[in-house]
Amino acid sequence: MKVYDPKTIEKKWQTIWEEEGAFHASENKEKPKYYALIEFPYPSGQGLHVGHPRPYTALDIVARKRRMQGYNVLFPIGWDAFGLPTENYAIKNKIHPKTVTARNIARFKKQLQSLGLSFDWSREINTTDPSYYKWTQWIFLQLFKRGLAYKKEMAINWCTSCKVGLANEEVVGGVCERCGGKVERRMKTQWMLAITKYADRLIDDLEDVDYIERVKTQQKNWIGRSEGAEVDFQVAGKPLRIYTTRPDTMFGVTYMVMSPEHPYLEEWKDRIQNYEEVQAYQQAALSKSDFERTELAKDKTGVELKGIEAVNPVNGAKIPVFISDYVLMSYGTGAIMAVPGHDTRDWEFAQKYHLPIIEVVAGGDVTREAFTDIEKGTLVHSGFLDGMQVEDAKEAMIKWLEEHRIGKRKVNFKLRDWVFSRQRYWGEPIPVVHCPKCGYVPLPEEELPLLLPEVESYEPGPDGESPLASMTEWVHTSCPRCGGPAERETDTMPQWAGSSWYFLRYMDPHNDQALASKENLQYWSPVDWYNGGMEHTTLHLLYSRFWHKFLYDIGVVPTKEPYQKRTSHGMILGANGEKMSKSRGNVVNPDEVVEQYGADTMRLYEMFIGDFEKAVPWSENGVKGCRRFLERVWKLQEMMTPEEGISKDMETWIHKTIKKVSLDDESLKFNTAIAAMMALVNEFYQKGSVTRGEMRILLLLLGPDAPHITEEMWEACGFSGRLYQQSWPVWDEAKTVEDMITIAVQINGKAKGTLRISKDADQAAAMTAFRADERLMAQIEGKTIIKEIYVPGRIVNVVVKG
RNA sequence: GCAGUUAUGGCGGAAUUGGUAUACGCGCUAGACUAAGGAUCUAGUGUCCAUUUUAGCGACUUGUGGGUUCGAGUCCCACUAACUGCACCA
Repeated sequence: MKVYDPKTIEKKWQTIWEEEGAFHASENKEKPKYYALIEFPYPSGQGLHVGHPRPYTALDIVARKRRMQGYNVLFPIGWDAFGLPTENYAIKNKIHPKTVTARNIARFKKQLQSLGLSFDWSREINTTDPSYYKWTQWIFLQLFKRGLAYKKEMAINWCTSCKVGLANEEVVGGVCERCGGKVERRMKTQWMLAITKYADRLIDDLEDVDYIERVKTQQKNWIGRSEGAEVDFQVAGKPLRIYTTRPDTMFGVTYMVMSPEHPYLEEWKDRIQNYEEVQAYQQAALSKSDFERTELAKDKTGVELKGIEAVNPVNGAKIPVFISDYVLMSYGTGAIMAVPGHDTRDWEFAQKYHLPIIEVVAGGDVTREAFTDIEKGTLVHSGFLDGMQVEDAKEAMIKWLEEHRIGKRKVNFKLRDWVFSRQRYWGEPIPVVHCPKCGYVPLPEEELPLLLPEVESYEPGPDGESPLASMTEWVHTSCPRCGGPAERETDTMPQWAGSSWYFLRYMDPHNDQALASKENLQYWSPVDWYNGGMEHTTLHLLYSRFWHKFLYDIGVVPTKEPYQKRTSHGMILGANGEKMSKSRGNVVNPDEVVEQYGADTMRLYEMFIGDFEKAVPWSENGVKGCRRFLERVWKLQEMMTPEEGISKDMETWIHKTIKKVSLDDESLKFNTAIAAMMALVNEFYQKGSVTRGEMRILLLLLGPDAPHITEEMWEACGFSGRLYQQSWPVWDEAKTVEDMITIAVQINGKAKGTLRISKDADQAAAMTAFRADERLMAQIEGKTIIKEIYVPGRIVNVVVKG
């Protein structure tokens, strides 16, 4: 027998699979389909790190198993290649981002291929390819035509020293990450997508999909649906509209708070006696992010609007009005009614500014803290609401408000519309022209793709406009509608755009008539299993579901939801338990692991490393252990005997293992599936032999995890065909349990021994066995049995007294 | 801060979902083979205690403190710590 030499074997089988087109999804639509999807990588300059292969290997195992189960499997790969890091690298090194991207992709591709992942490389896509982004632009036009893309004034982060707009990530501790300059919020007109129009459906349709629970919860909370009321308070002769989830507490309102950006402030500037102070506060608020502003721990600040007074519509009370930065213009109406007795932030604010706190829901002590429990509590000091429970009082108040035309029921969402513009070069150009006469005019579809022009410099312009703005020739164009002079949009799309629909393109990646053909969309939709990082649970997942629902509405795609099943993997950390990063110096390069131990060992370790859903540190010794296991599997060849069947004493072992591996691979428990195979191999070693029939099963089970070594052994053992073409083994449930089993015995709930009984024994039989056991009986001598508990196949518990 | 999640040996983790806690792997200890072992094989390995007249049907143990139950790592309540996301990173 040859020694196990992964380098030779892996190269050999990767070439054979490639030549045989082993993993190409078939265009034959007779077979049942299975679509397994991983999040396509961003081809960064650092190359692959060992975190990438974790989800890829997991779904590779699923894909390989599904092929063995008779499915036509689509398991594709591509590149999410637009983005900030590439652009910043290009600026710094004066290389075209296109060149950087091509180089990074080549490297990633080589690395991924060395792992033996069964991707269908014939369907590879790239979001920066004009034949791809043509359809990203096409989708944008459809959104625009249906009024879901619109322009709005939005605050952006502005570095006062670089004079460019910054991503939130580039703002560190309130200053520019690059130059340390002061960052402030500056208003800019931005393209927005009206995702909030889909908020209800994005929540409700989660009912129909199989996402792990924490992903569903996270999505719901992010969308943040709340039911309450909008109410108009009369302030300085105008109705000031607020949103509240607690209309029942309206009798407890002792002041109001407006966002510093509220448009009324400008209108009231002659009436506000301390307008200068207000302006100073507005300036200060500009330099803070929403995140800093709403932080609960921080000291509440605010300015009272002197000369302005509000009237509480329920009781006519005159109350002061403040501005404070904890009220955001982007949520609700930008103004709130403050009920310090029953809202924590309001309570703290009231304490600081010595504002009255009125208890309107009994049950707590509002002199000590806000009482916010809505489950228990009875309304007091609240006129017609007195004596009601919170939920009833809410309804009663809404009814009252609607009758008096002061307010109305209103559902609100935390979700905000999607800011879709970037003042950047390396993104899809937005296919819209601004005409002085016709306004924003979409480019005709036949002019797509609107190519990203070559520019001299990728630096954003001095006023924060996109680098494209300096391309005067490109910018000056004619209006598609009236033919007059017009200007192109110079902002580009965010990276999210290309990744919001990529899974559709895989279904028909070379189609130039449509984003994918109807037949292919019909056959492959939806994605059966999508695995990705928890960090994409709110944004990417929500954005792509939104686009998909929109495409469904306009008849492009056949399903309401893009992904039938969504799971999530944990991060792989450095050996020191910290996040892997270049600056921490704890990055492990998969190339070195493959070079030293082989791709199969790498794959096996990635799956065996720990709980798939949890973050886990990398361990070189763990890798060695996996290599050792593969060596042991390899050496089984030396003790193989010629019987094609399974020996009698191994029957239970084999069937138990088939069952364990089959089920565990479906529920992300790859680690225990591998543990079961290790235990089986240990058993072969204990026996000192393995039959051909047993070897066959082991290779089939291990195949998806370690495809190269098993394919090689399959051939070396003289089994016919290729391993990847075989059927997945099935287990016989009856053979997974021995006839005689060992169960635990407890006395008063404490483990005291075991019993050998038949697996079908009833309680009487179990107790007979118990009484026949002298050692156990000795322990209850002189005591009275007051209860006997028997859980078949599990345990006997005898409760004694005395 | 808000939202979500997690906590089990020296380490990664397992536990049929309320039924013998620590499977499997790493590490460690001893032995075998060997010129050698950082290769391989065999045995052992939660903590404490007892047993040297012998290896136990002994006590304790799943972040902390309570509770429910014949029985709790698992369920409930209160705490603590850590991780992820927070809308222009992807």
